[in-house]
Amino acid sequence: MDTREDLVPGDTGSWRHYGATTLPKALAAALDAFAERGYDGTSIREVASRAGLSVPGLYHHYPSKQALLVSLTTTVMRELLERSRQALAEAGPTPSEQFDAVVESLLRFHMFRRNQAFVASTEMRSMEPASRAAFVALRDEQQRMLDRIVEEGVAAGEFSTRYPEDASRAVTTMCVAVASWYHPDGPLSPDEIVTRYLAIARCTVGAR
Amino acid sequence: MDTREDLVPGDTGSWRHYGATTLPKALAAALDAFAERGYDGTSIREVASRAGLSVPGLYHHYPSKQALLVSLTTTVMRELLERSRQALAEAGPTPSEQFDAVVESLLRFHMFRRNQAFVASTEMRSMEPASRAAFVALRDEQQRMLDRIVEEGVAAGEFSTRYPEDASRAVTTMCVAVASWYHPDGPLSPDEIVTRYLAIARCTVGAR
DNA sequence: TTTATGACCGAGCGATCGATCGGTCGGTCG
DNA sequence: CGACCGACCGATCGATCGCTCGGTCATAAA
Repeated sequence: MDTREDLVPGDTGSWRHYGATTLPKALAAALDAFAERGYDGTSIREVASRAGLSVPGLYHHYPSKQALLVSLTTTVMRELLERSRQALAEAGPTPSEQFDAVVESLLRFHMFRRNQAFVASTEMRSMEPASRAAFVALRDEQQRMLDRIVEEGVAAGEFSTRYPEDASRAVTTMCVAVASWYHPDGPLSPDEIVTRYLAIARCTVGAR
Repeated sequence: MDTREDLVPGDTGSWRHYGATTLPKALAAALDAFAERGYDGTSIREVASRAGLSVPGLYHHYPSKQALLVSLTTTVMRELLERSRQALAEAGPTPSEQFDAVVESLLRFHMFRRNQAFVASTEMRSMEPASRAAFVALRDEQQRMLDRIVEEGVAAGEFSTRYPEDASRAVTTMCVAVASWYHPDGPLSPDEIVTRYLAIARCTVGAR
């Protein structure tokens, strides 16, 4: 009944496992800088310095500052969607099980990829229209994944919320916000946060 | 003379009423610009232009770009706290009534003062340490107001959440996030949004 | 050995940044 | 009238911005 399972290395549950980021050093430098000072608050010299490169050295790998941001945000949204899809695919057939899986995936992602997730969500307005549109499309797809589950849960009588779409967005919102306050050295472990927020999220949609 | 009457003590429900903003034109210009492009993405020339002033004309009223941001954020947090306190003071004695009042206050504020609220929450990192600390203190006070209510609600048996503090933060999060998507021309009226989100927030804390 | 290529950098481009200088102008007061 | 003041502005400051030019250097295929 409960979805609590042990971490199994291998195929099953790989969406739960987060290794160190494999970002190229220039992207990693841009990510740290953007997370700290924001896109417009970060100079290309700052990124180059953090990457151990000169400014032309940085431009050898990326054609513009904007390209750094776009590369970061598309990478992060693709990974989130991929992991969520995997979690959903491995979950049981009931809306409750699928809800738990996707919410846990959302939570873990926003803890273990918190900087990427934070930058992506706060720097949307710094993206050029085309890139922003592509990003929003991926984000909406992620949202609709949860929307559909909640809707089906209500139809199946597993969730009792009167406002499925709003509740679904509220759940996404609280999961995304984890990226803005979670810190690995904080008092709560990722597993404990998953436990708590999963319980809260279930209440939010009125799970029986 | 000042004809302000929406903050007169004893005016029951005045925390629900939002007139047009009374911000000086320079601050209003800065607010619009910051909301659209962010603090670092906005030049002092852009603010001056929107305010119908020259750059030195703008500096005649505010000593620095940072002062514009600080003035905006302190104003907005003070108004939020003032309205929330008023809502709480006028609410009934039970945690449920107080919860509803404060959540409704939070929701209305983040709809009718959405630009101010949005800028304040997104541009925290652009504030100098001292100003940021003062802002965070006010924000924490607002958070603790709801924390206390939820805690008392659990103690009184009115709320059933196992994680009062986390649920309280989740509720605040979803209310604050309203500022980032609400639009007056949207399909939902403020009253309808209050109705829906109040129901969702009650579920989140496990209200009976 | 020659040529080609990817990885990088010192120097500097034009533009724009936040901020300031020395004013002008209309009003108020004695 | 003349002294003063708040409100405002054209011009410009030094610094920094994103970005680029013309290279060097190590490696490797031809």
